[in-house]
Amino acid sequence: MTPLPLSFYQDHDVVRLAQDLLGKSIFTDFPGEGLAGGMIIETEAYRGPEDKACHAYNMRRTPRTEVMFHQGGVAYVYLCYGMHSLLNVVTGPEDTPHAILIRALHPTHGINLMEKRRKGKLPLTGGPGTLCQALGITTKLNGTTFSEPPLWIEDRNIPVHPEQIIAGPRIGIDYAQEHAHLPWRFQLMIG
DNA sequence: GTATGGATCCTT
DNA sequence: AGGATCCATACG
Repeated sequence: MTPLPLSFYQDHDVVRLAQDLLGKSIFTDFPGEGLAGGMIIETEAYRGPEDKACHAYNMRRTPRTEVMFHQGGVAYVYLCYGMHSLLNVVTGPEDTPHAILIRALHPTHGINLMEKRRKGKLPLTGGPGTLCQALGITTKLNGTTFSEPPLWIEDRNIPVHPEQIIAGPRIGIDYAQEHAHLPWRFQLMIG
């Protein structure tokens, strides 16, 4: 277990970091449950104060968005549509509320455990709510660091070439007006 | 206190 | 194409 250093998350450019997270691996390991994880293959960047799609747009600071104002390297987990936990990576220095939504993984570890959590449904780790269910991530993990169990991100030295990255508009944010079609969703094409 | 709607998923 | 399902937020 060699988590990414916290310095990785301090970059001011959340759009670049959303691409840098592609190919990295995310894991959970809860006591008595076991290791589960996979490679990040889809992300979306949410650029804090300037981004109408971001919960922290215009520096909106509420009990929910508070975690995004922390220094980068912690998890922002919130409940969407009343039933799905969604996982974000908070980035940037303190008081810069940037976050990256993790939208899909390529499963690699603990597949049996993830299938059990998913009750056999497919896809196993495709979609932001689905992957949280597979990894056992709930809002209880809001604010926890990505640098140690039960939740962490590793660089397993998977090479990622720029031509493997597809950019497109973010999903489910029609309300964000002129920011709704920014190409801040990134997918990693894998063989 | 009440109303509103959502960074989704699943089935039809 | 629509229902599930409930919290956070905004308003009065």
